[in-house]
Amino acid sequence: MEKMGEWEQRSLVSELTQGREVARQLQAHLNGASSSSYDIETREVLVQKIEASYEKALSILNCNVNTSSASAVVPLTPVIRMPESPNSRGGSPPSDDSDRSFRLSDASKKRKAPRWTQEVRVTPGTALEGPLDDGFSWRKYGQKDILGYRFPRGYYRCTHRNINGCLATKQVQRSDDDPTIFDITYVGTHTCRNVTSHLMSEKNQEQGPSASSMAAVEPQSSSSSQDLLLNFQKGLKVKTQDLEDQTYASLIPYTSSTSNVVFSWPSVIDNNRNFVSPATSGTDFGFGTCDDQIIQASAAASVTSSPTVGLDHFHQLDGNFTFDNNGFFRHG
DNA sequence: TACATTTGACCCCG
DNA sequence: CGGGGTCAAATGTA
Repeated sequence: MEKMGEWEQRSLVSELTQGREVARQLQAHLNGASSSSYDIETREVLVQKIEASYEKALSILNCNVNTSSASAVVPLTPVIRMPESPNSRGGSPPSDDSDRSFRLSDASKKRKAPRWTQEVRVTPGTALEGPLDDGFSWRKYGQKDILGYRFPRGYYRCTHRNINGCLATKQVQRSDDDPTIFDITYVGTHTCRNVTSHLMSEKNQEQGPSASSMAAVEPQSSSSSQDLLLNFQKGLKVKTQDLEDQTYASLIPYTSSTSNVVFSWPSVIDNNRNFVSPATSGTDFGFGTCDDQIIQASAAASVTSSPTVGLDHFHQLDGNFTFDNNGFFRHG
């Protein structure tokens, strides 16, 4: 935890330093006092950079606040939409029958399951629930109206729960503000990965095993991966909370190494909501074994009749996803 | 028939 | 006691 504190602090300092540096550049520009449109443009860019740095810094701090536990936070991103509150029980392990009895007998058990929230935006008009296909098979086991939300929250668990003892669950909450956005909170890690991969490979043989989880679903090849990537980049929001273990940083693709590419500012995202993208959220990245992190990401998701998507980039990311490998899971 | 979803009830926690 | 999360019977679907 302390390590993470360091990490967090460094990131914060880094952002602030960067912001300061850009501010200086801006000042230099202003001192130059030229008024060509070119310079104005440059200034705007600099201002945006500064804002971005502030945003990041704030998001880091926000994360910190949210995670009262003082664990670390990966600073990657401007936080746009916080999961309102993943939930009060945060952490109680997804349970099934056995789990339940266990809980009854030992309520003190506080094992926290990894949690991360992903925001998925679907194109307007598409009624499909974002989470549709993220490479895993989910079975809905409940739905509940949540106070403060117009739309009910859906509860899903891994279909293979009984077979492999997979405790992964997810909650899907449609956003009030923007019905095209779904907040998907993943809880717990998939231990059924083998099964999943198997299934995936069946569906998608072209995809390498490692890519299966990301690309999931549709066998069709993507059209313009570049555009899609772009869209994805613009639409992707990732946020981590409660990062307790530094290891996590390496586990999450969206950490510093990729953040530059993947993350974007809220304004950008908002301005680009018509992104169409892959058929599925296809981002089941987070099989972390850490105890309590939340990664929030938002990806443009689409469900057009067409292709699937530019998951090529996911593949690319996949390469970075160390956790996408079994080794990752076995980490614990 | 087997599996998935729906939905009201139940349990736990704050 | 209320809210969130889960269970499990009833129901739906292929």
